[in-house]
Amino acid sequence: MGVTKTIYYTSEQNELAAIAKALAHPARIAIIDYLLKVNKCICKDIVNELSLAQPTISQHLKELKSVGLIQGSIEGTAICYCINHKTVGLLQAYILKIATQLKCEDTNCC
Amino acid sequence: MGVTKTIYYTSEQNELAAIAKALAHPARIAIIDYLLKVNKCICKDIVNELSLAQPTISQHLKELKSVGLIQGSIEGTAICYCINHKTVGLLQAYILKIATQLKCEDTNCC
DNA sequence: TATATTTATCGTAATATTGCAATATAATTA
DNA sequence: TAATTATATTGCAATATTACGATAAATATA
Repeated sequence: MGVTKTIYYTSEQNELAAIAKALAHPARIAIIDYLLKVNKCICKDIVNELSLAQPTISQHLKELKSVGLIQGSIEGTAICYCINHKTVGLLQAYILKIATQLKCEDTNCC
Repeated sequence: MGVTKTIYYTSEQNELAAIAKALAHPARIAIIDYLLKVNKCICKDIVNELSLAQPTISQHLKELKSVGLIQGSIEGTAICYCINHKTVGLLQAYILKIATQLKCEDTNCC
């Protein structure tokens, strides 16, 4: 008990849930927002921007990276992070699918 | 420790994280997928569709409802659920904002 | 009114998440 | 090579999530 039964769902459902989970924290939304603003930055910049300790930011970046929402490349002692448009596109396609398939335009459809 | 510091983020960031959190489970994605297919249904239908107990489905529906992704109305002894297009629109707008603001089209931007 | 039907709530066990201090790692610079 | 800089990892405490049996609540039906 307490364990998500991933085997019961499709791989697409599991993947989308994983991407949503990566965005399911205001700090990680704030990181995405900041990356959108500055295009690319290093971990230290985010530590300066948000009110969280360096290990906490590092952990959040790891989670965003693990689902492919961001990517990082080594630049000297630092690591440069940016948003991965491919994963954003995947998410966008799903939300668009929901929006277009919605037959009920009423606020009270049932 | 262990508590999300919501005060440090904007209300928009907190709201988006809450909507993402509601989608951060394959069972809830599966519920949305099912609702998309059948347009509207009752809790019992989802219990028959997914491999989860009734209290578990009820809990998942509660979470989707709490962020406004779905809505329910009483129909006799049952409750009819459907997707709320307003909240979907809110999410769509955010993803679209990310997609359009993305300056880096390369797979390796940094 | 008793029974059936449908959903919600409560309580609880197992597991996951969050945040950070301490520390490790890895590349650069003096 | 020693010190510096930037990030990752480890370990831990506090809290949250997930799942379900038992049960409550609310409406419909016989």
